[in-house]
Amino acid sequence: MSTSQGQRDAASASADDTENSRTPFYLQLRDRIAAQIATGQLSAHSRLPSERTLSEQYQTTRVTARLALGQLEAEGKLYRSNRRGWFVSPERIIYDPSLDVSFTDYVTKQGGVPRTETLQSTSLTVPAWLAQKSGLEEGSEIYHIQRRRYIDGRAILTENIYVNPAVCPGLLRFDFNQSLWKLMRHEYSVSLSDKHVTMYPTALTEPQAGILGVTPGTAGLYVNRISRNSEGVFIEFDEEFWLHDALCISVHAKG
Amino acid sequence: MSTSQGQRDAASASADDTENSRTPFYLQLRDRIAAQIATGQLSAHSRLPSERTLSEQYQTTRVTARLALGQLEAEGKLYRSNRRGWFVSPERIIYDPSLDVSFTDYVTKQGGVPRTETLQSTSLTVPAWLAQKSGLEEGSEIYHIQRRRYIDGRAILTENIYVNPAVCPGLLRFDFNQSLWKLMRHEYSVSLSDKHVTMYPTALTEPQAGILGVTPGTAGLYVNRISRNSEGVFIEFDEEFWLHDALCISVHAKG
DNA sequence: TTGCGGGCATGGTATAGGCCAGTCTGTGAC
DNA sequence: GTCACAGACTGGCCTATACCATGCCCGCAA
Repeated sequence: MSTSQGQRDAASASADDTENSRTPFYLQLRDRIAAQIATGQLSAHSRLPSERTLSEQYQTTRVTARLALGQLEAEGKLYRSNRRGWFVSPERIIYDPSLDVSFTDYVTKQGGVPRTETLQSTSLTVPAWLAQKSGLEEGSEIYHIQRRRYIDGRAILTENIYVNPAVCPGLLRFDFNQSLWKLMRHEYSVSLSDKHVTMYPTALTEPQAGILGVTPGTAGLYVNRISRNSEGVFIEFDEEFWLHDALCISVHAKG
Repeated sequence: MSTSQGQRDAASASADDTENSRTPFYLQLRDRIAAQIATGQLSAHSRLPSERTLSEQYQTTRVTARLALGQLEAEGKLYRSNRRGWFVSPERIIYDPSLDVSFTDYVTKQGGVPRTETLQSTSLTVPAWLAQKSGLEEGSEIYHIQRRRYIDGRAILTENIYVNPAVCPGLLRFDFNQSLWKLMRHEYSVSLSDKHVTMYPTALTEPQAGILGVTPGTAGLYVNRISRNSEGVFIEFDEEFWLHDALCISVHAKG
């Protein structure tokens, strides 16, 4: 490993940056891998060579190779599966939180294969933080549903849903591996008329990182939604943890 | 550096995780620093000890210390300023893209000090990608404004704005270090009635990373907005690159 | 055919250094 | 007083290496 930085720059001079040839090697490496993705040499969900192989191939160390891979992960071009390897991210799912279209419909229409898994569905008592958000009385009953959702076999989102039992009595008897909104509409004639959506980018930590099978610190998007009916009655609080590379939010506002 | 992993776990046993005491040290370190932020020992915009100091203080190496700092950065709790150090992130600015409230008003109302800097304001010809998005003819004239915006002296966003000169002739004569919407409303009586907002989390790369003075790969949020008037005439295309820890999007949808 | 077990490859975590480039501060010349 | 410069200090980038935990596959046994 006596190769100098200068030689490396020279070696990749063809596809170099416009000015300032003093680009760090890990960014050069990032660009080379990115090019392979862009040209389709590496297609969605295909696996990259191992970190050890890459670092040997590009004459560098694993640490530096991981830096480059980490960049591409941050850009949403690669993802990793715990101790299995690095993979090419598929296209982001375009998602409009203002519409009442189900996850399943979104994904299917955009060419993906969706799957939903119910991790928990229990009845519990309203904790303080939820009482504050919902207006329900602390200690009263609430339904809690925890789900995990997949696209093309990759877990990309986990959510906690808290439903007011007053508007959906006996809800827990149903199967939640489908659209909850459709269920609520058809079985309970519930219509959401007032939705407050809040979201921000952050890292996924435990327990969500574990649920999605990613390392803690993986970039994510936190989304929550408080829904009420036209009389202002609290219906549900939904809290979603997305992998950051999985979605693209698109909102059309007329007015 | 002969301290074993086990001793470290023991040392931090008081504030340890509930089960599974085999928490990696960089996560333990993350939690200790996070605790100092939560308790207010470290307040917004205050600087942390240097990486070398931290690694010595916690008996570890710079690499591991940087891992912990990187986690907190990903969570939006810390930010760094190029070669100056690590700082505590302030509260996120709550931002509703569906409202016509100016950046300045948002920030001020939430207790921050906003500042806007115009980097460029030129007239150029419509490139192909913009022609497609806007419906304007490729090669026709378009105004381009590039700005950088600060909160409390920290650059947190850079944007490219492309304005249709047909609806705002002579726009470039104005000062853009203020609200562009107010300008358009007051000087040109332009009203935006149709906005299409798209956003997704991604890493900031060059040139945006350079403009904001962060290292490439820093987590960001990409937002763009296409605005038209009530007749469907293209008014502006706005493209924003935010630091990911700077904002929290909040949308209220009634209907 | 099915189930289990062991070994190998993988990423995950960590050490111990090194050089470089930008930031800031203090000092001295003017 | 102010300006320029030197040097200390900071994070940015990189090498080289090690051990660990887990996923996976393959072979063997039931």
